Amino acid sequence: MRLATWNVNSLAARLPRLLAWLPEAHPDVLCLQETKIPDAAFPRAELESLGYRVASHGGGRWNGVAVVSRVGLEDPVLGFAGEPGFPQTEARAVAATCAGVRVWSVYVPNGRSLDNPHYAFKLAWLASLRDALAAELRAGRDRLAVCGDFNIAPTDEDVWDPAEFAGSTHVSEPERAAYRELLALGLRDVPPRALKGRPFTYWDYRAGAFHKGMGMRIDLTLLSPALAAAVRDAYVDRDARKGTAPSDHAPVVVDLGPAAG
DNA sequence: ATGTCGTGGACGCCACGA
Repeated sequence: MRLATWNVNSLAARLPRLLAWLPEAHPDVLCLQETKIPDAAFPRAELESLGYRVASHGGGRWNGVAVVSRVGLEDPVLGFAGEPGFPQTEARAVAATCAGVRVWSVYVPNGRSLDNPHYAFKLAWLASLRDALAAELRAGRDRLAVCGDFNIAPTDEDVWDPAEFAGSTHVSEPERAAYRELLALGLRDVPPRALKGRPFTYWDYRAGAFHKGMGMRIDLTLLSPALAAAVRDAYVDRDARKGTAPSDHAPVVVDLGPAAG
């Protein structure tokens, strides 16, 4: 199974890039974030014409997530029990079962700044996500993949210059502790290969950040042990960050061997 | 290093989020 995750920063704006990328990368399952599109407007027919089924969770102009699969899509669930809002619940998580793998697409709140209420929301959301994932594992869903934009750089190696991030979100100890709490469930963060430089997944649009290597690894694929053991390869498709009208994130692609189905 | 994108409201730009 080829599993991928991509923050597309507006599915409407990125549809041409996505429709070009799908036949090229040919993922079996793709998790999307920042679709920024209501479910009623989701380009379902375009994806279905490529053989994919869709579980989308989108409300308004912000956020929005989806699971896209060409190997079956069962038991879709939008959001999760106890999910905190800001103040209303937002479209930040969707799960579905694809070829026996329980796949979650998540878009973790940004946090904005350490003194912003959105930062407290981010930490509360992550704690609630941990509880929801623990419940999935307790329910016997031991082939679990949690993919998406976590808005956390797990270590200083995951940002281009740690000094630039002093006092910022994405690198703070409470955020990293929340990330480690997810690993404490037994999930493993699959390290992607870098095709060039370090395996960053996000580069700001401004200041030529991509070409200067000023990136971060904040898009993660957290796999349960049964899936992590089957990883054959993982890489960041940085070509998708190039060219005309790219997202500011690149897709992460993970190949799982037959052991994972 | 905040220089770029995306959205929607209201219609040629602005506010906001990332």
